[in-house]
Amino acid sequence: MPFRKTAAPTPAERILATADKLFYTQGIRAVGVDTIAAEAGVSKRTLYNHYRSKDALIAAYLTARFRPLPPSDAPALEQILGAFDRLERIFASSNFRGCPFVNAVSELGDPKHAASRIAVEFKEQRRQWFKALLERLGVKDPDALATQLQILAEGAFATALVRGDPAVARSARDAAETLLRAAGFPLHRDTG
Amino acid sequence: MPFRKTAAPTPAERILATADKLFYTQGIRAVGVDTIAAEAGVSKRTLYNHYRSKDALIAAYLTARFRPLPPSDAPALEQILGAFDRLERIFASSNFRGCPFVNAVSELGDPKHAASRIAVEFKEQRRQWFKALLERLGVKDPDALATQLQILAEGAFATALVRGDPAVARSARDAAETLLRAAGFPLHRDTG
DNA sequence: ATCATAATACACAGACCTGTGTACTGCCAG
DNA sequence: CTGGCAGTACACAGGTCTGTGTATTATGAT
Repeated sequence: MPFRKTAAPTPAERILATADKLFYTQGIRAVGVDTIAAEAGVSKRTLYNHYRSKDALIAAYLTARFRPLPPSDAPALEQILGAFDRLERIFASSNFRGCPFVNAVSELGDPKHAASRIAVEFKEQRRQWFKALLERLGVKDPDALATQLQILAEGAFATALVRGDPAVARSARDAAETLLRAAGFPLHRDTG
Repeated sequence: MPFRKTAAPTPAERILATADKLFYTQGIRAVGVDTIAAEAGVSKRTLYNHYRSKDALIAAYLTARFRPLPPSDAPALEQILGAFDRLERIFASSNFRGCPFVNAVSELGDPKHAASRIAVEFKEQRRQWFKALLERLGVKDPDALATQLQILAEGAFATALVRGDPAVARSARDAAETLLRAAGFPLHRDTG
C-alpha cells in the first residue's frame, strides 16, 4: 500500500484524533464512545474493533500525546527559557485545558490505571530533559534544579487553567530565570 | 435549639461531609448522588431537599473548602516557608488527591460553572496571602513574587499528585527559598 | 394532643453509559 | 468472479446517572 503517508487517514487514525480532541477539551469521563465514533464518522463497532475498550482508547490517547521534545543544539539556557516561552503560546491556544496527563490522573483517580503510569513517565521525561541541559551547563545539583523547574512548569499549567490567563507563563519564566541566576548563571542582567 | 454545636450533625452536614470525602477522593463525576445519600445515611429525597441539584452540592463542597488561612503574627518569612512545610504533610496524607479546586475545574471543564469562579477566587486569595506577607517584608515587587510562589505551590500539588511523592514539597520549598534570597533576604545561609 | 415540618422508603422517568451481537455492504486481491 | 476482510447499520443488554413523585412515618414545638 504505497502513498499511505499522504493518503486519507485510516479509521483508526480518525478515531484517535477525535478521541484526542474530545477527551482533552471536554474531559475523559464527559465523553462517551458513541460521541467519539459519531464525530469520527465511524460506527461504534469499528471503534471497538480497533480499541478493545474505552480504557484502551484512553491509554492510546495519552500515549500519542507522549512525544519527546525534539533535540536541539541551541544553547542550553536558551532552550530552557524557550520552553517557558512556548508555554505562553500553549496557554493562549483557544482550546487550552491544562495538562492532559495531570487531567487524566485527576479524573481517573485510580493509580493502577495505565494513564497514571504514562503520566508519571511523561513528567519524568520532561524532568530529565531539564536535567540533561543543566548538566551541560555544569550547575551544582542538576537533579534538584530540574525538579524545581519542572514544578514551575507544572504550576504554570494549573494556574493558567484556573485563571485562564496565559501571562502566567511569563511569571514562571521569571522565576526560572531567578533560579538559574542563583545557580550561577548571570544571563543578561536587567539591573547593573 | 440549644447545644447544636455539640449535638449530632444535621443531615445537611452529614451530606456535605460525605460529599466532600467522596468528591475529593474519587472525583466529582465518579460519584453519584445515590452513593452520597447512602453513605450519609440519608434518603436521596432529603439530599435533594437540602441541595437543589448535584451542581449545587458541588458548589457547596468547594465553598466549604474555601477557608482563609488563619492569621498569624509569626515572622513573615517563617510563615511563607511554613506554608511549604505544611504542603509536605498534606501530600503525605493517605487520601491526598491533589488540589480540589484544580481538580474540579479540570473535571468539570465548563468555565461558566460556579466551581470555576470559586476556584479562581480561592487561588487569588492564596496569592494575596503571599503578597501581604511579602509587602510586610518590603520586597521590591510583592505582586510578582507572590504569583511566583503561588505557581510553585500549585506545581507542587500537581507533581505530588502524579508522582505520589510528598518530598516534592521540599523541592518547592527550596525553590521558594531561592526566590526569597534573590529578592534580598539572606535567611540563614547554608554555604558561607 | 395536635399539627407542621422533616425525613423516610420506594418507584419511576428519561437519559446516558459501555460493550456485544448480527446481518448487510462495499472493496480489493487472487 | 469469488472469497475474505473491513466497515456499517442497528438493536439490545445491563447498568448507572440525575431528578421527581408519592405516600408514610417520626419528631418536636406549642
